[in-house]
Amino acid sequence: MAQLLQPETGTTDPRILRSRRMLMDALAILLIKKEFEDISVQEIADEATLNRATFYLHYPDKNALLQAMTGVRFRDLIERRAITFTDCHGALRSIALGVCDYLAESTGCPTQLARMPPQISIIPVVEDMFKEGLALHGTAPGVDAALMATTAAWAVFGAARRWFQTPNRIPAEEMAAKIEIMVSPVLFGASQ
Amino acid sequence: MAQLLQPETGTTDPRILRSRRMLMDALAILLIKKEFEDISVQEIADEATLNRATFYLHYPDKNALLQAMTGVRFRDLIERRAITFTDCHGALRSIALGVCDYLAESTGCPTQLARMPPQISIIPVVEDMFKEGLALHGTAPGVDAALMATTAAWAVFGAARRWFQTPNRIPAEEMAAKIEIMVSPVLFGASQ
DNA sequence: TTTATGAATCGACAGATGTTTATTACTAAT
DNA sequence: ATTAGTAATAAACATCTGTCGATTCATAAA
Repeated sequence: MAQLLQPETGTTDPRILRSRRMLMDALAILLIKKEFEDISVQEIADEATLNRATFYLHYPDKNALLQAMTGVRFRDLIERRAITFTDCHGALRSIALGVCDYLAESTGCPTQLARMPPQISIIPVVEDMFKEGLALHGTAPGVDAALMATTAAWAVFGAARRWFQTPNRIPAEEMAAKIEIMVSPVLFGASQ
Repeated sequence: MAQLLQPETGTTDPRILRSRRMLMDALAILLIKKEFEDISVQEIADEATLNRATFYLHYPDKNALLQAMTGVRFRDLIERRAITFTDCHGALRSIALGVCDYLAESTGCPTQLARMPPQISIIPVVEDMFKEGLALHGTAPGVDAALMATTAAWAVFGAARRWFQTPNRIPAEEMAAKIEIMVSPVLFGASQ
């Protein structure tokens, strides 16, 4: 406990990269069959054909692994769509759509609020994207761009999560449009 | 596992209420001394002078207890301030201030995103308050009041959480004002 | 007051967690 | 090719988890 996770990057040793990739893949496979809470570290290690002690060499617990995996996969999904920041509102809608899609295809769908470390780990990723966009946009001085990015990221996630939990969902594209309308004032000001 | 938490209300048996209160108090006391993750169910039961099996009679795990405790305490804090919904913007600022204060005086301050079931459990409470306020306000037809409430609640929480994690914080009142400016368009529309 | 209900206790259980120590095996240098 | 560094393995550990069955005790009713 209280042990820090070594950064996902900064390593060239192929053994480390291989182990982490195998652990993430193993978790992804297990999540298809059963709930995250019902998966033990032993099972993950077995599925990855690694020793259990090796797991703890890389992640302090299974939550850390899940968070790392979620971050990697969401970044992949976003990068695959190659969002451009030429149009700010379009970028916001694209990101919102990405979050909706990610939640929809995300393995494991916890109804309980307490059990959502998996999904929630995409918030910092979204936050970084907003910050990057605001930097290009060139915000007025005095307004806290980082704060706006944080607030918008949480707002988008909360809205997308609600959509995801709704039984008869509207299409993700439609939801993304709604999110854009609600959240754009947070990022771009009440005007416009 | 997969066992549902019996609702916090709906019981009149004084034994049940007493046990749950003692468990919450015990957890609150232990959280002063150590991290949530380092507290075992046995310790909680000991501090509450209850048997460990009694704990599992009321909560499926310690996360559920923490969430219940958080909800109760936040509601208390808000009710103590007796927020009126006569002025919508004022109500939003008051709620934002309540969330900031709650986080600040909240026991346990997890830096890790994965470890925040404790604090996050106030989001549904805030959401309900927004919904109640919007119902009084009388929203235009076609707009989804519940969705706006959810989005705003997550936005407020995310902003307040960021403020709470900042080393040299500005006063909570000042932060609440910033939050109001950012989030009010989500609830009341971009106009105004 | 007696009684039926069910809350609380106790002991025990298999399995999981996170850590440690010692050993082996691989990698990236010289 | 040798070697220093370190990742991976293995076995063992104390502790924690969630559950169970049997028993005792408190409460609200008759």
